[in-house]
Amino acid sequence: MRLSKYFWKTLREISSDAEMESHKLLLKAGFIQQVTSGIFNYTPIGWKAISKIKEVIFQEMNLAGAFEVNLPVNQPIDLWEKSGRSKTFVPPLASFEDRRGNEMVIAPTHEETATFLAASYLDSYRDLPFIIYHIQTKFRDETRPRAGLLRVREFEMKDAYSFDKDEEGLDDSYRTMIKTYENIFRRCGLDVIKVEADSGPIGGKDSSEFISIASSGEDTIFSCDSCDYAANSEKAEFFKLDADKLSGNEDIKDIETPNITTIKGLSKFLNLSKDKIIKTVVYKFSKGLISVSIRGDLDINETKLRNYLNEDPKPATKKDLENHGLIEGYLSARNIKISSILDDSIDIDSSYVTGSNKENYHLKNVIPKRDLNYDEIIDVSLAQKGFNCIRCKGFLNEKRGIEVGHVFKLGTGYSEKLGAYFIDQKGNSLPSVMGCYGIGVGRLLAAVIEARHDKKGIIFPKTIAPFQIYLINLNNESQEVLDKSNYLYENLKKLNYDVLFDDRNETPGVKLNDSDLLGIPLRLLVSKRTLSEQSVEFKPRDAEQSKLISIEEIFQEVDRFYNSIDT
RNA sequence: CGGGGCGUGGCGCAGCUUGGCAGCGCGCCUGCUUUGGGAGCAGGAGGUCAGAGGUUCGAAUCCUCUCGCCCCGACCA
Repeated sequence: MRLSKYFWKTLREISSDAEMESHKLLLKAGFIQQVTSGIFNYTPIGWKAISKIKEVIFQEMNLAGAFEVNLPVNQPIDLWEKSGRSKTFVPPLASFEDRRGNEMVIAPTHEETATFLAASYLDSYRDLPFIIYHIQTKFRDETRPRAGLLRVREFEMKDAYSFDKDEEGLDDSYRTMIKTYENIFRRCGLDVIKVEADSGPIGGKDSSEFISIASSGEDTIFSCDSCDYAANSEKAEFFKLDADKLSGNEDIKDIETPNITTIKGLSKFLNLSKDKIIKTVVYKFSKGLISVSIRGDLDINETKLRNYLNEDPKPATKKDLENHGLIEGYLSARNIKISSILDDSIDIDSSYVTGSNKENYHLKNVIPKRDLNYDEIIDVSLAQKGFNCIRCKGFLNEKRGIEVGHVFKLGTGYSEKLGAYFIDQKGNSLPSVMGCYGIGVGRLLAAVIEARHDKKGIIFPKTIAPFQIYLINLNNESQEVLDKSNYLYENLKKLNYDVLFDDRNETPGVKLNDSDLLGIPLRLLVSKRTLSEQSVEFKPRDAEQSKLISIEEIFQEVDRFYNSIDT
């Protein structure tokens, strides 16, 4: 491509609205233009980068034996009513009425249509297993789009759906997709770690996220320093140390604690470490109030609580508490009429300080097993860095990252609701067992740039760079430079290299800066200076120094560069 | 949805406090010069100051409402 004829300009200045490096670089390098909040135009070069990523995804998915399909953007709401997600999907579905008066949904994801397609195909166990996938535009009306391409409302997403006859089959498909994902991300030049994750509104049991580590990322993950356990903060479990707990069987006593309503304050007032105190928080949900008690040094993980309750817990208001005779700041699970959960950090045989449900008093010598009401003991605590790994007791490190892929074991929920049944060997009709696997393509591009850039610009890996070679003719007034750079351009094209030839009538500074900004892996430069030595300057984007290669050898040298396996 | 910020030629911004000719840089057009790290000189085009209403002799500037965008939080792939 001759740059003088191409639809591409870089920007000297970008809006101060952009804060993330990937966002700034995508704008500055002329890849995207914002149309409205969370919705972007892609320029030819920006879309070309997206296409390269898609190409990697297609190759790896096909290699894994998955079949490409296309599922529609516009879908009848009926399918969503069947799956039960028409009202529960968050963010809410965007919809419109067609001219027949039917309500149509602009699809935020494609479980419903994928299952619908599978249901029409699926008759027998002989039809299983299979994986179908597509790359399609999805629309999600996020409350707060942000950070350029990282959190948007309309985006390209690769979605795959696996169908198996049983759990073991699903395990195989799930493993295959994980392997495929690892290949995709590696080929895109990203280091990702796989973490255990919460499945959120998609539903299902096992779920893993693929996280590209970046300090600017919006997800917090914990990984063990001595084994391979890793999980995001919503899901992370940890080993709860209970060293030197207080034992005893003394009677409960009131302690006067005027105006002391926080664990921190109480710990200081009594000169007692926080883990000897039980913290109680009351939440409101549809069936009523629920009290959650946890060791005072820990915090409640509301995602774990939501998964247990199957709905979003909301903190109870002061009024809710008063209606049940409870007092903010002095809550306790003793003698309460509402449901009660204990976090498993609490040792029910040990002695603790708790609230008293009376103003200005706490209780000591509280032995939960003897003195507290509780219905269930579960894990509802939030991990923190330095806590001990649930598997090996090593230490958990905290990192930030960008979620680039998410895989779920869905089970039979969708296949039951949408009728994706098959007949097994014994003649029974059974729902197929599903998994689903997503990659945000635009987000992946942003994550690659976030991970691979320097002060001057992007550093693309060879696999997904929008062009392979950035060729510059540095001195436009020299006929010899023009001739030789044209010669290189034509011959590189014949060798099937995708060359961006910067033949613009611009000054050297402009051309060099644009080539660094764009970050094509290899730059070739022809100038009066290089031609005085019958050579061409050869510079990989990530190399410190350029080198001069003679014109006879330049094609071999380029082949050598592109045949090396690294990205 | 709560808190904060912003909206002025194509892009980036100043001007607004204290009302009085619509400014700057970049880009763009023409000409000459220049050519290894975002060139120089000269000339030129381009603006309903987000929108509506109000106050005033006079509003980019003050008041009211509306719309849009960004950041933090909540929520979320």
